[in-house]
Amino acid sequence: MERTHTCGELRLGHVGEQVVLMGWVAKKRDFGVLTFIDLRDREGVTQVVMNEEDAGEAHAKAKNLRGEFVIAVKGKVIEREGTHNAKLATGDIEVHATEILILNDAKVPPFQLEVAGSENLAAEDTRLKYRYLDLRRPQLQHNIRMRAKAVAAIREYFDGRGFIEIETPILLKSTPEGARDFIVPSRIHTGKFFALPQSPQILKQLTMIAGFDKYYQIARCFRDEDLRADRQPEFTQLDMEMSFANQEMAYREIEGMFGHVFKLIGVDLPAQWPRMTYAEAMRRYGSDKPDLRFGMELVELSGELAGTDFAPFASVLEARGEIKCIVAKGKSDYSRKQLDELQDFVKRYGAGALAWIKLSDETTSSLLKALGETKIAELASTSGAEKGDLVLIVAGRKSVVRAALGALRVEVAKRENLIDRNSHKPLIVTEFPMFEHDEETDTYMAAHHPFTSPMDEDLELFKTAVNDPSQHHLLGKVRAKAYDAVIDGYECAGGSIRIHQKEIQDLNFKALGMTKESARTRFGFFLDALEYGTPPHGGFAAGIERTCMILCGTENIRDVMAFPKTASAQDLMMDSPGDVDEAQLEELGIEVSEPST
RNA sequence: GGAGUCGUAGUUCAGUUGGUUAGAACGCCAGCCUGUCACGUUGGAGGUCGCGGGUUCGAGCCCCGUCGGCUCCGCCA
Repeated sequence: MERTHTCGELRLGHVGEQVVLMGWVAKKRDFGVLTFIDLRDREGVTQVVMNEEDAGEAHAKAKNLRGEFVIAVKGKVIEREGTHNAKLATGDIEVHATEILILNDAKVPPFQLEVAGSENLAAEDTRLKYRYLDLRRPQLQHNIRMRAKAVAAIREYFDGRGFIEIETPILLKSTPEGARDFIVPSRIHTGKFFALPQSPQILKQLTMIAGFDKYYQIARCFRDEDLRADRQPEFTQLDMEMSFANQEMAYREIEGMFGHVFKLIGVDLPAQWPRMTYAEAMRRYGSDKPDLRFGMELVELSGELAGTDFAPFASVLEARGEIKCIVAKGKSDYSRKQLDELQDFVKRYGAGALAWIKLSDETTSSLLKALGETKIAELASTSGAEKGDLVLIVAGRKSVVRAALGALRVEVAKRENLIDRNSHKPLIVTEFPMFEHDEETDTYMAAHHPFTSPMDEDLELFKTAVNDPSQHHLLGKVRAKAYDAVIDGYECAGGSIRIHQKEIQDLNFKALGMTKESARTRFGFFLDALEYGTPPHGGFAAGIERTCMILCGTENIRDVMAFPKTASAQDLMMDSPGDVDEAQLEELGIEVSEPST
């Protein structure tokens, strides 16, 4: 028996045809002499009817069917009379079975795949243990197929523009800055290790040096860091690079690629996205990946409070911190409890407190006693708040205020449903800083990665900062030719124009505190390569999962991965990571001992 | 490394102030039912209250520890 149609295919036009469907028993409704089966495959659900009168054998077999049995059904397509089901795409018809073949039976599933009329899915650990069952859910089927379409669209886009898909090795060499590496022992070279790629960064640059001009790859990447709702230890990125490129050319490819991909969900992203410098994004939104689907921008109050004798604010301003606020429109009715919750929220980001002003019938504020009515009114006015609004204020170090208010802005928007889920707002953030300052060690680290080119305008500044030890702090002011693509508050892609001159690359390693020797040990092959005619080049990498999360309207990366890991980086289905045989370890010359904290 | 939160039947949950035999719905099993599509109906089975310890006459409930899920901070060049 061969399948003739899928379970999502049959319509009124098929009425009268003999068909064979194959799939899973989603539901059985037994009326004694009459039995209904909802037969499910990846394309949909079709109702199958077994009537004892005219199909005794099939009806008798249906008696033994249980949920998730795999069956083949042969029968005739019949129009439903007066019992059309508008909820089913195939609801105009049903198949009257004449023959049923049980292809396989199934144990009772450990959880109900989907409880109708409810969002109450089984606990996620249970579903992860039986991921192959959870994946039968239509929503996950849809997400995984959307992901396949997105990847296909990306290939279509880059193939069409003359990019060459090149695979790079998974077994690489550890380069200890950046994220922790996953390492793989070498049997042939006892005591030596490969590392899995955190990204194919250097290799794609080498494809430029090798003259391929335009490269792309759907690349699996590995980072041994803690997980988040949007982060897994292994993930996939679209990795691309092109020679003779400047930032604008890279932006065009970002816009073109995402524009092509978002057509999958019927969304037309603008041909040219808005641009915003990193500095402006941080100032206005407290984030380098602002969600532009709502306003609530940060407002500076430091000027208004200069010279205040309220000690907490005075000490912040003296330490060159800042005082900023956001305005929650129409939320002057927030309760003490709600404000306490928000205060707990900002404290996670290091904020000492959350001050507030409520502009209801009368103005109240947590700062009333400290600042007085007049000052409160002035602050409210500066913030742009109107009657009925709530002003939320954070004071502290600049980095803390931005992180806290930037996150609070998103939190309030979520709580108050200010985000239009059907709109998508892309943005290109430009002019990222070249370095990040580590306050503990007083060192500078690459903000993007150590191959990122400084901006031409900041080249002299860069040289001065590196070569003159007394001017080292100026590194914090150097801007890079680095950029991110942000959609709806997610960093969907990031990239840069790279350094193609060895002297600049040497300077950069020096800026990062690397000696010539250590730079050679790690990147010697790359430094060599730079000297053999490296074209100017640049590109970006786009997160496949994050992009798919937006396409699928989910906030969890596990919803767009077939076999994800838990927050503690385990696979509950195959129970990995696991032990290996003593013999395997011995062959590799590896002994396992307790890690020293 | 840290914080929050959750853990009770196969699943989702309820469980009062610490008090008799731990409940409901769905699912499962058996029967009845010719038009259901969240079928209906009758009956039934099903529990190490995550695990370990403590307090108590008595613990699902209180305390300590521990394990696991989720989320966040740190981390993620």
